Amino acid sequence: MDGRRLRGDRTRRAVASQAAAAASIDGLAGMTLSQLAGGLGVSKSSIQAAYGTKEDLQLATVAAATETFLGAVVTPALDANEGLPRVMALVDAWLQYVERRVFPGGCFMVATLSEFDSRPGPVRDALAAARRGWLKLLSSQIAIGQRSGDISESPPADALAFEIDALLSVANVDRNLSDDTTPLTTARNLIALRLGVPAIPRRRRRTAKPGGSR
Amino acid sequence: MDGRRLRGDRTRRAVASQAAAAASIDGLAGMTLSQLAGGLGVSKSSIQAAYGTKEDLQLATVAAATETFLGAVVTPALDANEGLPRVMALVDAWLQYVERRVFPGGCFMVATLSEFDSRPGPVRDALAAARRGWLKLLSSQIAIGQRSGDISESPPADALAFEIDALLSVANVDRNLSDDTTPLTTARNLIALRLGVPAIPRRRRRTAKPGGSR
DNA sequence: CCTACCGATCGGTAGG
DNA sequence: CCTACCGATCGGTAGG
Repeated sequence: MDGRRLRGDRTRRAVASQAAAAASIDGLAGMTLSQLAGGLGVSKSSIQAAYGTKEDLQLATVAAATETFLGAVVTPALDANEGLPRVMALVDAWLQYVERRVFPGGCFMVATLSEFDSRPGPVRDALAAARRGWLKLLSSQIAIGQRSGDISESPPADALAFEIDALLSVANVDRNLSDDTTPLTTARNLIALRLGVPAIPRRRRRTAKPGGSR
Repeated sequence: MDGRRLRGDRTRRAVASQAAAAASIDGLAGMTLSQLAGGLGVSKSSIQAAYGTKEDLQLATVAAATETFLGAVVTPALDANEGLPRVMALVDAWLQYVERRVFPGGCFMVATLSEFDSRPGPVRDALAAARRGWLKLLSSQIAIGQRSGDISESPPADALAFEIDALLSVANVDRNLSDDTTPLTTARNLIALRLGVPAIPRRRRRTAKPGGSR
């Protein structure tokens, strides 16, 4: 019926996606409207028409990046059984999300949380909420693993979730610094150790026949 | 003899110190010359006279912040015996350095490393070098503790240093997000657990008589 | 979604 | 010829 509304939504989606990619490198404050417009081949004011202010764009960017994160990390891990298997599935999906550079600057959340952690306001609040959701998910799956006896009761689930997230986050920074993926393996091995999982080296892709296990 | 040279050094020192404080909140790219000039009550061009370009200023800021970090965290820990005691002294000094807000935005290194980890150049190289030095210091003291039997041989010293740094770094972000120091305690307890140290709650200040233990 | 602008401020540099 | 600043302004770009 109204083609303009449809086109507008598509533009907004493309802008938010481009913005998330840019923010993973330059930050949510460091990215500029001109930079986004140039990357998309549109005018700066078309972005300003879609999102009134830069803060509105930043909030939309956080929302889009959160969706991308959920799709890349959380959704795939839901195939694994609850408890320890799902925790390891989340960890492996997270490491692959970083290794595959779903965002060019590594994990969007790690980059923007440390950028905004000392800048109170709605952007920081949105990032903090996303972080709380991630930690809660990890913690709840750890708690299930602890109740079933697959994971040690010490440290408590919240603390272990904090530790796993810490190892992943710093591995992301180290990987960006060196463009080397060994920090990701280091983090994986440490997490496996802390979960009491044998430190089997991560399975390489394309060991199965094409289209095999899918 | 030449008062001007002396004055110049003092100005440079004051600018770099102010820049480190600003960068801990707004980032090394986010801080502006006008902001620094305003905070110091000097003109913008006096900063530009001291440091030719912004990148020169950023490099001087990293150097000044590194000195501050060494003075606040590393030097005090040298009083402790090598090995496990010094590792815990480094950890406690680090946590107090963050809690006392030596930099207003928490740890300068955490803030700027994640800002520059995807921006190749001399600034990133300087930050990465400071990080390597810190990890090497931690790792060498852990290795000494392992050789003396105070610290478990597993995980290896490098990995354990990576893990301790990860817990400290994420505690810094969480503390900034909430302006609550409980993440610092969480990290401290986890580190103590991983080092096999009893998780004694951190000693509160001013339990001794004024001027007592000093 | 465009061109055409604004007040302001960016990093950097001129002459004094 | 040096430094340490100043007020003013350069070309570009910020968000709106």
